Amino acid sequence: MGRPRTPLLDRERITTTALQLIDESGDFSVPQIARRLGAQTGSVYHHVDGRDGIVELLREHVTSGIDPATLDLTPWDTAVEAWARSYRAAFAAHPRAIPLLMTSPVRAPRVLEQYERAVNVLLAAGFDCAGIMPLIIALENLVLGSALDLAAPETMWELTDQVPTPRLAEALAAVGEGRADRAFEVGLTAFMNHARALREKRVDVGG
Amino acid sequence: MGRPRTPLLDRERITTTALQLIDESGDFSVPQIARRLGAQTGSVYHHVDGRDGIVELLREHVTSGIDPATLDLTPWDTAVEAWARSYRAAFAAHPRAIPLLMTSPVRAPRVLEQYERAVNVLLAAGFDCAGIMPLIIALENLVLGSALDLAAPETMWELTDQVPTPRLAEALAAVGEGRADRAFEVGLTAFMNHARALREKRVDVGG
DNA sequence: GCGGAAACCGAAAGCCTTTAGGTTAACGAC
DNA sequence: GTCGTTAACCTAAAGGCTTTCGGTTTCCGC
Repeated sequence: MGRPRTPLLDRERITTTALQLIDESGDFSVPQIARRLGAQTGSVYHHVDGRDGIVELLREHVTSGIDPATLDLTPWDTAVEAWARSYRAAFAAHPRAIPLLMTSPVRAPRVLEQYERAVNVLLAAGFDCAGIMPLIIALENLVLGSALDLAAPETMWELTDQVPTPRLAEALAAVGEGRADRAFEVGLTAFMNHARALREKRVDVGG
Repeated sequence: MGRPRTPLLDRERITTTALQLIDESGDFSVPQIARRLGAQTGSVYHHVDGRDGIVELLREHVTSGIDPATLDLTPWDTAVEAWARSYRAAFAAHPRAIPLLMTSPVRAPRVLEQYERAVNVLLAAGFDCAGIMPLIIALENLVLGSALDLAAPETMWELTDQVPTPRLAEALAAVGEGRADRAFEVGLTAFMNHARALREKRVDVGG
């Protein structure tokens, strides 16, 4: 007891262990983390701002996988599309963490900066200021909705025999493996086409 | 003690009370429900299959708000669009319940039937069997992603002064109130345009 | 060398979910 | 009508979780 010669805990080990637990079981708890790291439950609270603080660390860890360089690409639509893919891929790296990260706002500075840059990309592309947020939020909805689909791929469409759904079963069988990925591609293509059309209309009229 | 002359609990009262608690505080617990209904915690378990069972009741309650008649509309794109709006509106009626309902699959027979009918609508419209599920899942992603945005409208874009995001702030100010609704409209329009384009291409080639 | 800060332990309060056995009311069978 | 069975509720308890608090030991700057 007392202070150990070599530290048992730190923010990084806590984050990593939480992510391990989530990848294995879909959830985590402070006592579980402490057990894995050979410490007592209360000790974790010396490094982290409670359970919510750990979730915040997880959010930062996961969102750090979004590649900011995508927004430097040209032209603007290439940038936005690449950003959306990178955004989704970052969440897809830890699908079972998604439910924990979805409900609270994106406060991580790194992510907020990227939203700022996304706004700038769209402004430079000639979009109307008032129309930009609906676009970005729609894109975010697309990314997060698709990410959610990734969280429980196998059970999400568990058909029971008690309800006859022959056509649905056929359609499901016909699409096969990459359901979630293909749905994301459909949504993203739809979004990009619409965005391009909106911009051209505006350029025709206004510029 | 013993059995009361008039019952204190039943599935409907439990569901309603849980929804009340969620609307007020964003969450519920079995003891909270029991207190509101004047019963003991354990008694609730005689009517309901644990906490998860209550969530399942909530899911059924909320999804029962989806109007099945929308899928009878003609032409096919009117039906799909109206269905998507009704789908989202059902969730929007209890925004704070959305995080609880998002993570587990849709097993309610009533909803599964509607998916079956949606597949039939798209088949009748001439869509390729293998291409239908990506479309439907993309639409579902759109609806659920938008619903999630509805769960915490005010805090979802809480800008802190510690990160300078002037353009983002402007864009947010420019869009004003109905952020979430307008983003959904953008996404839905994009999806419907894309779906129509896909169908026409196929009809040109194949029919 | 020494004093304060850092890192951990032990213990506890208060919440939650779930189960188990006891007690009374309703209801159908005889 | 009475008698068993079932239904609805209560009390109690186990075990988990989050969070806080005080105590103990080690580290580090001065």
